[in-house]
Amino acid sequence: MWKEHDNEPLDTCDFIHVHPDVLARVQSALPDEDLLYDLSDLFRIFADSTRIRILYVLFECEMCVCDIAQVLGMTQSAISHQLRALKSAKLVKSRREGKTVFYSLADSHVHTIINQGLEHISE
Amino acid sequence: MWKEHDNEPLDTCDFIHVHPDVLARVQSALPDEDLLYDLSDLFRIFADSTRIRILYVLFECEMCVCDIAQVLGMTQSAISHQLRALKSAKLVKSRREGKTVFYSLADSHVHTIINQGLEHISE
DNA sequence: TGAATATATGAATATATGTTCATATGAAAG
DNA sequence: CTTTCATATGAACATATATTCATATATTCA
Repeated sequence: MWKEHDNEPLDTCDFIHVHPDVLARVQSALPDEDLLYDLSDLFRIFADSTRIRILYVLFECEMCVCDIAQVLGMTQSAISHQLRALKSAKLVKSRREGKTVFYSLADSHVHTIINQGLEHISE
Repeated sequence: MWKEHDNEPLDTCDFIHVHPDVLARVQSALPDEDLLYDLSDLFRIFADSTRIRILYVLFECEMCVCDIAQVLGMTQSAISHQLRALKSAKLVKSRREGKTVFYSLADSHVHTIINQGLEHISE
């Protein structure tokens, strides 16, 4: 199975090794582009140690922005920005009580995802 | 519980709301800094749609670099760079056969992590 | 040995991202 | 209404990163 135009300077090899049916199966197994971007966007939220620390804090109890900032030794602004990212990814939810806003975990996938990550790096 | 020096221009609030014992519990629950960086480094690997597509391809069968490049419509170089990242994170392994290098999944955590991600975004 | 092929890699560039700083918004108290 | 406190947000800056391009390495075959 040759390339159609083997004179063009394409940065790939000349053969395809896999059988055509395997290739078809692989291509049909690929999710839509939109889903792929949603997935990578979600994992990008976990790709920052500050956000992971926030999630670990919220594993223990719901907490307001300023307490999270104090516990983690960071500014209120930095934490607020990251909480915004976590909330837009629907990983945390918020609840207002007067001037204070309390954040907590939105669902249980966070635990599973982080635990699987932990298992992987402890090998 | 006031700040020790309330005249300094710190970007946090004046009170800590949580009880001291809760605060102690939260702080002791926080993993070491090294572990946090390892975790976020791992998830950063999943934070790119090209790498996720590569993983989806390898869910189906082991494959050489140039076939992956053809299937995904990308250059050999781009795929090789990303495979390097996936391999250094121990998410894929490689096997040489002559001039060809075949890549495959290294363990099963990849499946669990991606599936949990999928579950989360499909809600 | 030398040519051909598959893969790896270093440098460069364009883009994305986390924190800081200044400031805005929102709520309670005086 | 004004002040105060907690939170949110926009702009700026420094750093990280994905792809491209050129080239190096590794293996096979003549």
